[in-house]
Amino acid sequence: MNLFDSVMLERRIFANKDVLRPSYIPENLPHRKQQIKQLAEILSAALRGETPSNILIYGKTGTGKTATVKYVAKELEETSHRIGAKSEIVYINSEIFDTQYRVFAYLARIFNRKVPVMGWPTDMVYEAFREGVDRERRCVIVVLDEIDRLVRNGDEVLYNLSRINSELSRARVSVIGISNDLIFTERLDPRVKSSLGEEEIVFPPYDAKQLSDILEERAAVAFNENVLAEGVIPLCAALAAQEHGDARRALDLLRISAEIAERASSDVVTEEHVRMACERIEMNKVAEVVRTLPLHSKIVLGSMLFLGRENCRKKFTSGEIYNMYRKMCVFVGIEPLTQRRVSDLIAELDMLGLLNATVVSRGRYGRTKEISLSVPEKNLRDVLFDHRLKSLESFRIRTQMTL
DNA sequence: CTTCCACGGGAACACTGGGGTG
DNA sequence: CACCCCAGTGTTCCCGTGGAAG
Repeated sequence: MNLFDSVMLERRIFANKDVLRPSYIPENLPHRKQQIKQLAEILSAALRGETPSNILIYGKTGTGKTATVKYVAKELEETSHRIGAKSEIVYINSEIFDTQYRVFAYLARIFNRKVPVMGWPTDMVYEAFREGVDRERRCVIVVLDEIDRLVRNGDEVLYNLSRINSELSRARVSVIGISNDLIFTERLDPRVKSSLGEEEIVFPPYDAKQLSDILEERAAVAFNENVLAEGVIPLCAALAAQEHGDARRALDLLRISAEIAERASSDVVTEEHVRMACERIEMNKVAEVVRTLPLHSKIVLGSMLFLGRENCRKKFTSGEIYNMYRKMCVFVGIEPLTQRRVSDLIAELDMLGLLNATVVSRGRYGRTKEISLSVPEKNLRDVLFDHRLKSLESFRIRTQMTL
């Protein structure tokens, strides 16, 4: 077969793969009419020269929050450009700009102020931004995506942002916060909370039927005709609906199923391919998370593996894990962390869904955490022992010899 | 009622990479 | 140039606390 024959084969299934990617923002957002309308109504104030209310948007991952906001933002900017109103939308992903300093530095840079990546006191950065926006009469809408990330180390950013209007003479700033955590406002100062949540919009999870609609729409563009077997879309929708109605998940499933079919040189995507895709996504997710784990977290996970191997048990107490962790650290010549710190690492691993930890009180024998692995062992092994931990693979034999 | 172990909040500290000032 | 200031991150230290077995 010619080198390019295999490439040409791809065309048999995909017509345009990009529309299945998470970054793609469709022109039409099924089942989000109401949210779009609500958002547009609030923001339309900007076109009338008023300051739109601050908005909080809630919804789980893959419920279309970001897509909706970006879509409405685009429309708004176009309209305001057409009628000569000055409104700008700044989109900030708080996962990347996750501190007060970084948010204001980014904002200041948008408004043509030079601010170093670090080094300045924050009030100077804030001042640079304030001065930058206030240069001209305009309405600036700051979108803070994943806003809950910002609140983890204090709510000062939000406080400063919400009171900035009182220090502006020409410009006006309003904030749209996007959160997938429904209760994150509880950590906020009441004043910030009420100012930020003047309007609230909720994005409910999609059900299987709605996910099907979304998939159908994209599939019509993404695939050539008749490449999807009958039950493929309903199955992707159903699987994703089980996971809190995550549309991104559904689209990933569909795309990867098709990629698998393609690689198997199949002309059609079948339900079997979807099942394989489902498994692969799960494995990749775990592998990716584990690979990027900090060194000590890896050792903690590793200690679970070794404990499990030596004891034929699933659950271990934090004490057992810490002891094993220490031994392993000594073995590879790394200074062990304190128990307190390791307990935080365990909590993080729990959050990531790699471990399952529950606090139990064992009466006379004190309080502890019972911890078990919550992913298959085989998904961990290959990826856990990176170059620094290679030597640990012979760890088990040594311990048995010393016992 | 005591006793025990580790949980987990909070303060303090060390360190990094960058500022501005004299 | 030396020196101190600043935000941010990761860590240690200290300690009050929960709650069932004994």
